[in-house]
Amino acid sequence: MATIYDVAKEAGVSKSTVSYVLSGSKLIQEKTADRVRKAAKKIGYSANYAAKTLSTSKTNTIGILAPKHDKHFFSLSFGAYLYSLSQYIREQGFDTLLLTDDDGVEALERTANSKRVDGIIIMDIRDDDPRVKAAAHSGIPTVLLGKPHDACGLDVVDTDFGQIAAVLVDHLANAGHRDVLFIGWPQPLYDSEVNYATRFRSAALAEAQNRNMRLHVICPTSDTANMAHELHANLKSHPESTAVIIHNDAVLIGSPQIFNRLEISIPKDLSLVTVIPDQMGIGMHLQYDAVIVHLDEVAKETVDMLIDRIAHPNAPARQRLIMHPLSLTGSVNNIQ
Amino acid sequence: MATIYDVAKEAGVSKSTVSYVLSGSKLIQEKTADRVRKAAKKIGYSANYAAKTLSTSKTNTIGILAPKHDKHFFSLSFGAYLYSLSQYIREQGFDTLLLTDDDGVEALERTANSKRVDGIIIMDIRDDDPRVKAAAHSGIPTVLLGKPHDACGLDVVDTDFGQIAAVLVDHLANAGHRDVLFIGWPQPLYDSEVNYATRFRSAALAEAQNRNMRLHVICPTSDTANMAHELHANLKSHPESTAVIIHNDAVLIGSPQIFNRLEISIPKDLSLVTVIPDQMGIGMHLQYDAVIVHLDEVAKETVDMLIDRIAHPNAPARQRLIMHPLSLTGSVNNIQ
DNA sequence: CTGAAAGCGCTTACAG
DNA sequence: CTGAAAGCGCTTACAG
Repeated sequence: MATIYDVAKEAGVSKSTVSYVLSGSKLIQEKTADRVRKAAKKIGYSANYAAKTLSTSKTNTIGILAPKHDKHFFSLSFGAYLYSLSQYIREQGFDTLLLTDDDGVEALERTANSKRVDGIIIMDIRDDDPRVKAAAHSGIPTVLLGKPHDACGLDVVDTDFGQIAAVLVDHLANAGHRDVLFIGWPQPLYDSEVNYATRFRSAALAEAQNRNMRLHVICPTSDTANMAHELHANLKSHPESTAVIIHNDAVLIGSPQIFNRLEISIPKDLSLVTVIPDQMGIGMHLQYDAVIVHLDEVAKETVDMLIDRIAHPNAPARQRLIMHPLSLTGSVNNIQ
Repeated sequence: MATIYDVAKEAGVSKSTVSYVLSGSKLIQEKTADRVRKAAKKIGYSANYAAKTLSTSKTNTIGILAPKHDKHFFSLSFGAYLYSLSQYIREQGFDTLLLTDDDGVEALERTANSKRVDGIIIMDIRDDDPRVKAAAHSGIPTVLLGKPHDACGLDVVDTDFGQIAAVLVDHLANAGHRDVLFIGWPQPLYDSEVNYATRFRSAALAEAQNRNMRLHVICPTSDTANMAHELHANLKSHPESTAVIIHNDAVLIGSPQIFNRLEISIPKDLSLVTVIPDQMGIGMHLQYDAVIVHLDEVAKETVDMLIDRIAHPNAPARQRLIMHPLSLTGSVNNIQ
């Protein structure tokens, strides 16, 4: 409602002076500045966002392109990722525009062309993701949260799921495990080439081969009631298995009960390693040897890199894969 | 990059004509209009958001004020709610500004005063929520997603958790159950007066009294590994209980395994009713008698009401509590 | 140290 | 049926 002109009138100065005082872009005599600040507060003035943006061509807004969710798979950690990102974006003085359009490419172009945001974060990158090309082509500063086959010259940040998989496999190998069950995501997630899933699985398989281990891969259905049966069946068909790697949040949450039910004691009967975002893990109090993904760190790296890219559009592209610590709580038995 | 002026030059008309054609706010001769559209497409023109907003004072953006999440309780359904809201907001031609600031009041005032959004949705309303007063005072069109003690004349939309609780209690009462365990949220959630928690619990207690039932309320810790023990202990201390009501997403997800472990068969040994958002329930394939919260419907009602409020700032305030159907899958045993 | 004025890129009465 | 011009509310070189 109140404009800069109202403040100027109230303080008995010009619009320019008000602008200079409030933005601090020019030093104004303290006496005058004080009058202006008091007037602004009295009127409850706050700069009109559109006017400021038009005049500076800085939107102070970052767009987050969310993954498309289908009815049959809803990521439990989506909210946690989004929340961390948005929190840190705000800390850096930006706002978050949440883009959930079915057609990510359309959303991206619309947003970029209308100068709606200063930069964009694309979540849940797939191996071959059309949004990557669209972003590169639009020229908008972009950070990919995930590592596609071809980044098209864009910046990449992600948890290093490949290395995590290797670390978990090594951890088991070092403890003497030779036959390991791998409980992954439902098959459709691999089919869609969501990159954290495929990368983790191939690295686990590769490292298992290196270490001369047998990895028995299971892609469970998303049917909670059947998880115990499935696991039971798989343990039965691989009775030689002494350990299990879980890369699936939903299974993980239900896992303590699954094992209880099957009267499997961790780690006495079965060793277990996993990976989980900290926010979920803390809430669940899970007591497993696990790589804990620090969401705040992922968010910070992602946003920092984007802000840097906004400031330096022509700097060389960077790629940052974040490793998180393996935290040991005793769910792996040494069987050597 | 390209402005309306570039399009005008390309099409050989004036800026006004371009604007009229593209917005459709005035009929322009088809021959001319066609030339303009072709020119716009050729140049890849898309109206500058800030300029359009400044000139129309319509932001076409809706702000969502997210609940503050602490480290110890992360709502599993937060992402699902947000996603549904954002999807429907987009369908209505708006974009979503996600506000996750620690100080909701500050975020609200900043956003409202700078004319950053056309309206605001406030999530996870508490019984006595300072954001409600702040929103009412700022005058920005607002819909509360949740029902505070005093709505301060603002619109309210929510799932009718009170009625749901009553329906679930009645369902058990009609089947002859007299002693029922109530598994709610961790105590801190009730302490913070988050309104869906308190409303559900008091309604359940009230209806139980009506129906002459005994309701044994349990607030579990958030420790997954202990859930089975806790439940076991509570069943032991209330051996007369023949049914259980679960109002806690995390417990619900793990529940099939908990019961398996305790060798409790549903509904033979214990009847069970619950309430769950559809997106989570579908993913989990939970087979319980439950009130399924249709997130899309909640999102639609919320956003429709807000858009209506934006169009009619002075219309009388409305309050809409949404009932969802009880879906029966046979988890309640008739013991009469 | 402060102010008058141009400009950001749109929309929309108004005039022709 | 189309165009010239004012205006939205800021910022910022430029002048005094």
